[in-house]
Amino acid sequence: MSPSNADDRPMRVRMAPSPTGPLHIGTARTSLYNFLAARHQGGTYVLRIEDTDDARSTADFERDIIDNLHWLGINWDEGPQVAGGEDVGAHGPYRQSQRMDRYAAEAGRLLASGTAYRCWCTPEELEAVRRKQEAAKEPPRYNGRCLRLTDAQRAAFEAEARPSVVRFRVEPERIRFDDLIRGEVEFDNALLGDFVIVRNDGVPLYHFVVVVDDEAMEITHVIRGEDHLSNTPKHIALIRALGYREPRFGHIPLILNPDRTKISKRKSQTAITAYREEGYLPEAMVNFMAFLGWSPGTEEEIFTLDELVERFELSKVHKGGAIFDRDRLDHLNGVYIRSLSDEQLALRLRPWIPEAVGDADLVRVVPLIRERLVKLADAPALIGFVWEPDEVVASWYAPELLHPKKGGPGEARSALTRAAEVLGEVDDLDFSADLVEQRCREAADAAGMKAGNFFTPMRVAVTGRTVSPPLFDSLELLGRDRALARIRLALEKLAVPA
RNA sequence: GCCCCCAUCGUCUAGAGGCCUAGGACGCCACCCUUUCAAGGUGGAGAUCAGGGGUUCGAAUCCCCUUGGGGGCACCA
Repeated sequence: MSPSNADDRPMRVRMAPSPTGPLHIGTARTSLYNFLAARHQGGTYVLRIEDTDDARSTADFERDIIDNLHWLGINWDEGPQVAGGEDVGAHGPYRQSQRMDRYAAEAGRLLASGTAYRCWCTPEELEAVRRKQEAAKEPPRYNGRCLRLTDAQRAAFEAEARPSVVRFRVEPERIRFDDLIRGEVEFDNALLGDFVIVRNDGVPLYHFVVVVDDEAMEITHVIRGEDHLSNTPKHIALIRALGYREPRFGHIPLILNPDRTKISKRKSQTAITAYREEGYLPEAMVNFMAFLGWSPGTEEEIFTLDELVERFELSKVHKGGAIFDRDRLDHLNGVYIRSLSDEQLALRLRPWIPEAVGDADLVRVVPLIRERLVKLADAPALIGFVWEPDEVVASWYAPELLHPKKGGPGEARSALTRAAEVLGEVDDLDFSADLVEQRCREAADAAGMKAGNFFTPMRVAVTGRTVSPPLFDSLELLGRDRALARIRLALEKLAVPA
């Protein structure tokens, strides 16, 4: 076991997203853990964009990743701070597409030393070999054919300018390392084939560039998903061949679909931006993601980002994967929503509320929905009746919904008729929830109706729904005249046979 | 197929040999509060700690085996 020589260096960690899709929940969680580890120890946090796969990488995805990391509150010390923007930091460039010279030089070193070699096998030939190996129940790996080429054959291939890849020559040795989370892990590289590090079009591949960049960026701790655990022996072999310093590796557990497979777009929502659009708060997302594979070892579970930074310990990260549980996320989101002041919540709600609704009006509406909001996007459905035109609100419900429980159109009509009278008697300036409630209760009493049966038709008439914020607060918000108008519209709907 | 990793209520987890007749939270059920829905409060069901062997006076905690689950084996990252 080669002891790590990284421990005495100041901690430098990185996240290395690939802009081939929007910010993925798994990438976000790995980024969060790297961020927490770095901030907790006062280390440096680097963002590197892994865009060597030109065909699949886009500027839009890069923007989505950077924007959403910022949205979560995850900031980095080095790397592009803004999508498409300038790099910050002394170890750049931080986009792999801008580092091709370095990769070419390092591949050249490997080629020169004989630890890498050119391979002219075609994809078809490789595929045939793989199939044969599978049939023979052998591990699928490169058979080393091009390693055994004669000089004449090699010269012939080069003469005809046949495209070639660069393969790394894997030593048949046992590779051991001390994983930050899993402890000692051992692999047998004899089971590995010589893998490709540079494509036949000259583009260097992941396993190679990640090692080159981590050295160049002086990364001391590679914290990544468990799906990379079995890639690590390849990286260590490369690191040794290149004469690099070996960072420490830590493999965090995967986030899982409900069926316990690695979380995927197919079975779960994986795009952070989608959660953002649904109205989850970044605080809730962060708190939730942090606990998918880590806990402070106590029974506390509500933590801000700063508190997480303070408490986070890599040594307390779990080994087993964790299912992404929506119910729990929803609950946490509610906790954070309820912790916001009227003004703060109104500000968060702004993107979901029509511009025509003024800020002051929005703030006034917040107390009616705060306890009822699971996600910010739920707000319009809960409180839209306040600003929607009376006719629109009336169109939301069928006349039957005006009927009180165990009652029919008759009860609805008499309740609404009485309600209209009562409301009409209150001066518009005195139209407060308390006063209106008092009067309505008296009216229900006098009519010999149960309060609930009296209120149900009013609720539907005024809010357009059977489930709504508290009725009398809603009435106060609406004002006497609009409330009366809606009750009249309801009475009309009752009069027209369906 | 081969290699590697993992294993406490349905889910997220507490638990580093005696504090565990296994705790908390989400979800679920009931009741309270209540004009609806929430929120809140109280209580409840829910895990023979995957199974089997050891080690030990003592094991959810240490070791081994089995089983189960997952990940990886690309000219993707």
